[in-house]
Amino acid sequence: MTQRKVISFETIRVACKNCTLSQLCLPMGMSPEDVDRLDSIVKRSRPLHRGDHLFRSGERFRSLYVVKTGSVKTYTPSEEGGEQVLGFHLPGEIIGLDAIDQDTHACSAKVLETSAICEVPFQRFEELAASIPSLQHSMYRLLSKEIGHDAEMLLLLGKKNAEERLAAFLVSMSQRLSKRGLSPTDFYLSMSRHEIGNYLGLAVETVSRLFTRFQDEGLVKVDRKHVEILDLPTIEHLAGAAQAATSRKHSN
Amino acid sequence: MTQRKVISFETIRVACKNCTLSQLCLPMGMSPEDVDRLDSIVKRSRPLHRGDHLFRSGERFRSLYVVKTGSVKTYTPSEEGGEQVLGFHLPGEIIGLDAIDQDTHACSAKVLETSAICEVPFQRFEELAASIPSLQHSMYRLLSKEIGHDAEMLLLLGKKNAEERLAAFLVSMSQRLSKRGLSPTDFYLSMSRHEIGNYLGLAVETVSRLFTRFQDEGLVKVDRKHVEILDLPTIEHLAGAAQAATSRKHSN
DNA sequence: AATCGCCCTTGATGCGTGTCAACCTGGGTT
DNA sequence: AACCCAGGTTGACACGCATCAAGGGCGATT
Repeated sequence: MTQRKVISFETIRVACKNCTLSQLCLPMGMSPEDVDRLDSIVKRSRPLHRGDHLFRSGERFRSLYVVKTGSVKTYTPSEEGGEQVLGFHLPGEIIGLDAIDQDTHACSAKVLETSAICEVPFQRFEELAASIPSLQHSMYRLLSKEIGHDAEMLLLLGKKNAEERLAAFLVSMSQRLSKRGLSPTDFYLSMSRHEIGNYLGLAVETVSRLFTRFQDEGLVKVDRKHVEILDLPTIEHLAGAAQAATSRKHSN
Repeated sequence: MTQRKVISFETIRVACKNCTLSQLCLPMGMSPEDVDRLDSIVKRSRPLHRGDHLFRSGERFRSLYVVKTGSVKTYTPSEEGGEQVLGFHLPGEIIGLDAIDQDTHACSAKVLETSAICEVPFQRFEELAASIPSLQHSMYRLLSKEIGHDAEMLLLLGKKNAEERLAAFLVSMSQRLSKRGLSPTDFYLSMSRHEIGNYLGLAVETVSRLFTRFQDEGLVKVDRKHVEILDLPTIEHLAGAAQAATSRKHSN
């Protein structure tokens, strides 16, 4: 059983137009009337708790999900408990885009901490997008952005070493959190070391050692899930050094 | 200079409706009239040759490209000649989807062999898609499929060993070629060992050794770029074994 | 037909990181 | 307060694959 903290807020009814994430989320650059139309199809459920699933691999695809608060991980489960973590999703990020093609979820989505999630029924959304050019364009851009992000991960997994991977992970967290108005240098990781390692293609032990090393080198201060970034420029340099390092290894 | 074989076919004017790839390409499930409308915005240039670029990283995004015949590789160039190969694209596959978001190409696309390419100006395409629901849906599916494919690659690069990667590569080529009506067990690789290695996150030498080993084990017959697959089931098994193998390594 | 150069192959060696094992720590339970 | 246990850390070791180095073969050019 997970800790059901007594969070006494009821079903959260923040409309898209009042949502602080509207610049990150679907309604980018839409007129107020169109935002209302979008708002009318979005479902908002009670907050979900650690371990709850938005959907599971194999289920029929019906809706996209947008993280409003909290965090979610997506992963492809394989037989007997093994899994491949595909990503961690922060507020404003959209989940389920990969399921449109097959009309079936190929991955599962599990909530990492108490989170508020918007559900967007895809069929109604698609109809709406057809009549709102800017929404349609937003959707294309979102899908495209996801592809671009995946390409970065391909590079990370294909060419970067362990140190570069963890540095890139920290930089990514920092950037995404700061876009959401949170501190870029002081944050809590809602996922376990194991999940980080799985995501980055590293063993847990390697992740742990790297956190220790980064701390010894004065780059970060780590206390369990609490991370303070002390020297972001150096970490960014470590993360980006891959281009130079790899171009030597894998040059033509 | 590349070998400009005297291929004496002029500008190829095969309309979408006559194209053998229409089941793989954009016009999936569209009415004949709508296919004509799509056809009217598609540009078809003279065949391109090995080494030609469809676009380069940093250029303004204007069009999507569809491979009609031949093959194309996409890659992110880094300073001084190094590169990360993102993918190899066969007939019916669409290139440039990652550029929609930023409105700028983040990767370059280079033709691997004499190829015919359709160019689809994106702005006009987007307008058209807004008025043809099935085309819009096709586009969502295509973008979504790309995301799903990238997720597979993430798993490959994150969790599979060298043998599993090359096996997966061969299986992928086999499947994609057979969908296009070509032999699933006998084909030519238009890319170099170096490019395969770069794509799979392996050194050239490792790729070479694996080809030799697969041949010694009777799984394939390799002669330079010509590959004959002798034991597809075993190769598929090697490629898929990752789920079982990795779930042990990276289990929760 | 001889030469050049690129791509590929093959062998020897070393490093990075996975694996195995033990221990530590903090949070939750009884 | 003592216990338990999952998650995390640390150390020792092994192995897969990158790296370095050398040689071979085919295609292109002359």
